[in-house]
Amino acid sequence: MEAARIIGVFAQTDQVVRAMQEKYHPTEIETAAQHHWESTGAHRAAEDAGKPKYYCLSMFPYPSGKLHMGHVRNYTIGDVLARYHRMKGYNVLQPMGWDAFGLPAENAAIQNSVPPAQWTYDNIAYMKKQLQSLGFALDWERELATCKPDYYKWNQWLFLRMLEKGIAYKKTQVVNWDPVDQTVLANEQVIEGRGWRTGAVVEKREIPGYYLGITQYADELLSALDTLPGWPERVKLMQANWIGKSFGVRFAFPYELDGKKDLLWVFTTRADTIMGVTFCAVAAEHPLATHAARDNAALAAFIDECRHGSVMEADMATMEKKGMPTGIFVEHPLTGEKVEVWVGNYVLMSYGEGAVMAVPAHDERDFSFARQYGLPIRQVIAVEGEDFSLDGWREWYGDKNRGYCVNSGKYDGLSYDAAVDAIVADLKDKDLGDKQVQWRLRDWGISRQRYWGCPIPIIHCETCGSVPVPDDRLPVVLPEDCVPDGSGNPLNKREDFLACTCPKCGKPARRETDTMDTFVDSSWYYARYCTTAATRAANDKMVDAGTAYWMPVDQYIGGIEHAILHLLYSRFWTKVMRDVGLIKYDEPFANLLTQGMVLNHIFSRRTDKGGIEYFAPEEVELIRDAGGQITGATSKSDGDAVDYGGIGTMSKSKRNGVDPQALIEEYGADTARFFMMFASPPEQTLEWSDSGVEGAYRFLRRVWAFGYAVREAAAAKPAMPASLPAPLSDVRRELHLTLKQANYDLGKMQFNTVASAAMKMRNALEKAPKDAAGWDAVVAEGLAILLRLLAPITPHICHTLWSELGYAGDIFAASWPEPLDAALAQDEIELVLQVNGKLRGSLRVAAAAAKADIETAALANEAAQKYMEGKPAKKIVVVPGRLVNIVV
RNA sequence: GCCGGGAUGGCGGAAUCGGUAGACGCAGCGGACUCAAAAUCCGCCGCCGCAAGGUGUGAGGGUUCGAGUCCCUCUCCCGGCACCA
Repeated sequence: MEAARIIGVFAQTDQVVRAMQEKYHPTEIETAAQHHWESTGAHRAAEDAGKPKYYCLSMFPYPSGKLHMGHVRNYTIGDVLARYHRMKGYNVLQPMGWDAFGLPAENAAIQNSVPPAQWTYDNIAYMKKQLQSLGFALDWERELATCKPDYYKWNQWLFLRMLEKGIAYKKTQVVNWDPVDQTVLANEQVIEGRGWRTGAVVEKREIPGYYLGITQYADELLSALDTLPGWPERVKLMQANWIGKSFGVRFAFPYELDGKKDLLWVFTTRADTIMGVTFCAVAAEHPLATHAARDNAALAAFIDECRHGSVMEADMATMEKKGMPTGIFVEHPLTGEKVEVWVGNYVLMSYGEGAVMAVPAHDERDFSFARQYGLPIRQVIAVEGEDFSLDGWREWYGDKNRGYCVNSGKYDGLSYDAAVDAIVADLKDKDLGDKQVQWRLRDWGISRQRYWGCPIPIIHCETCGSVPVPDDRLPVVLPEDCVPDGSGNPLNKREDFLACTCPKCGKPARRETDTMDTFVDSSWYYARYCTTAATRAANDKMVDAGTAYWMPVDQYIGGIEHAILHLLYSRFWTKVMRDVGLIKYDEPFANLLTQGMVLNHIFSRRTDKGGIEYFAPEEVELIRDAGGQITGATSKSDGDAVDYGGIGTMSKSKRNGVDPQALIEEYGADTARFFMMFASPPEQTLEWSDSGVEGAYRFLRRVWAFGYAVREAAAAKPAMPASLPAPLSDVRRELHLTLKQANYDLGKMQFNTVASAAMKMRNALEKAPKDAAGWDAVVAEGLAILLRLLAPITPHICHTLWSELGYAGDIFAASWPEPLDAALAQDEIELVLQVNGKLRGSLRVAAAAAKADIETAALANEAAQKYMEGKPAKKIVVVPGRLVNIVV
């Protein structure tokens, strides 16, 4: 192999620099560098108490078939951080694995009649090659796939611990059931009452399933967000909203129905307005609504309508508030007054009690509802200087921080807190209510009627019921040769899987065929990577001392789409593992970086039939005006106009994706990596640009060409002279100044400006006058800085140039470059000269010049005098090292 | 509707504490090399203006010697969501 020859030749003596290739051949040097890292075990991580540890983790991929640009971006960011920290002296762990269970494998199986396991393993093999070709510094010895029994055994094991602790439990709940796919759908997957994939009318079914009591940890999950300064604020806010803690009062309206006494429970955060209740509203699914609908056809029809309505909030905010009376009356708990119960489409069965008290005067929804149906509105809160009127809603009606009770009998004059306390005391006396904290978060249903997932370790026995599988019979292994055909879970047909004996009584029994939600798999993989080789081999522990050493993750990198579910479940799982005594840390991810998405241009055209036809960017020709602005596009195949649809996320359906494989093959991994880092800061969206990729490639070619051109000067290892001629010391100073800035930017993870700093350095080096004394020393030093700065971003070219140019050792073992004071120092500095805040010139002064001397020099300056127009200076502002501003 | 984040050249994006706005790159224009093209190299490149100069960071106002950066009001764009009682 060509590449091996270059490296082989190089390893010997100084003379071989002549054998260095003149041109940049990315494929050759990348293959060689990757072989070098592989054969030297460069990326293996081992526990080392002598160094600070740095655990750098990117969210593991689903093995969908091939990498997409989002993966490339994610893993490049992680790799830059990992390699940078390694050069900074950290003991770095960067592992990789596969989130290998899930629905796409089953769909592929249905289409191609291949078992999901085989499809998944094939994809893993291909994608692993792709990851390797990108040169990521990954410790592949720690690779894991969640579909392997040695991994999911511990899902099952911890699930059993949760059962013991009462965190996991079984319950029957109404779910959205897709009769075609034979599975449960999440609310998000039900669109206008139909399954998102099949279009079948979704049924409400009561089916049993296993739930994890994440609500038991709601308080800690919320309060511990404050212990995560390294997380983006918006992610913490999204989690806080999702957990949704609210303080209020739960109380009941007594009623009698069919001769039976009962209570209608409601939750409110405005107990102070309880005297203003004029009706109650219940959700369509509420038992009272069901009861009333029994002999009320119109109400039954209305309830049916409510059930089919959207559950998405965006629709609901604009939705018309509708309702219908049930004819049922309940009793006000404090006044004994009769209060009518309505069914309201704005009341949610899933929150609180599925019923609300309605205070139209002080709740905006109740207000509009009451006005629409002519229900009474009773003001019970007043604000000084404001008039209450029924003409329309005003902001202050619902503001609990202003005002006091009126028309409320004994509570009159009380403010919010006092009124709530007094009212709760009275409710408590009657045993009809108390203060309560209400959470939006609900327990995590993990049962899926799916084949390709982790089996739930339960055995159903006719005499003993649901019996947990004993620890010593774990893992419950999923057969890997099933081929789903779309007619439900194939496990139900697998007698060899189903048949078992009851662990309690020994009689023949049946295995549970539901599998776990794949979010379970991804809730703790980061802890498993950390285990020692011994534990991985014996598989006798879930986590071990390696976990204690590496965890928590120092930097986690992934998409914002996981801001809530994956990150919340992982935090929950961590706390359970801690409470089971497996680990000591409270939070899994110390720092979180949510990378932006990769976007590209979208081109489309209306078809004759009225549909939309998308064009890949390479299929169109852009039309630009004289200034270079894009004004339109035409199809390359038929020459007709194509609509330019702006930019959007890369997606298959819009045909605007770019295949990383083609990119790597054409330009090499370093170009792909450099472009990804340079085009925008990691948290922002990244716009794809073919010419931007060209630019990245051009830059790397120039770096190589420069290295080639100065190979002899660099190899001679010249000493830096005590003093340099001005043009050279300027170049050297610029290099060190740029380095100083780049180091600062690295600390902020602002890699785009680090990449531009590398470009600036090369530009500066190119400008250095070759005939000046000390040129070789400046170039040799500068190149050593440039290569190390660039190495985390483009490791292959930097590794190769570093050794080809004869720098000592391996570049990734070299120390991180730091700017030298001697190089930064200068005798004279240039100050900006302003008159009245406007730029009027510049001023050269001695670096050590005193303020008074600077002022004198500024006043004597020709440009300054011109713009002062003979007026005396009122004031002179001197900003040391920066500017002088003369105010006249 | 609510919450969060934004708005800087033709484009992606720089500008650490309020101190030369537009770094770096892309696109564009001009030139060198070439039979030619590509590649490469050199130069120009916010807007108005021949120039001097003026003007300019979504809009309007304010604070300041000085504002992209701080304060107030507004517009638009993106992301998230729960009619949450």
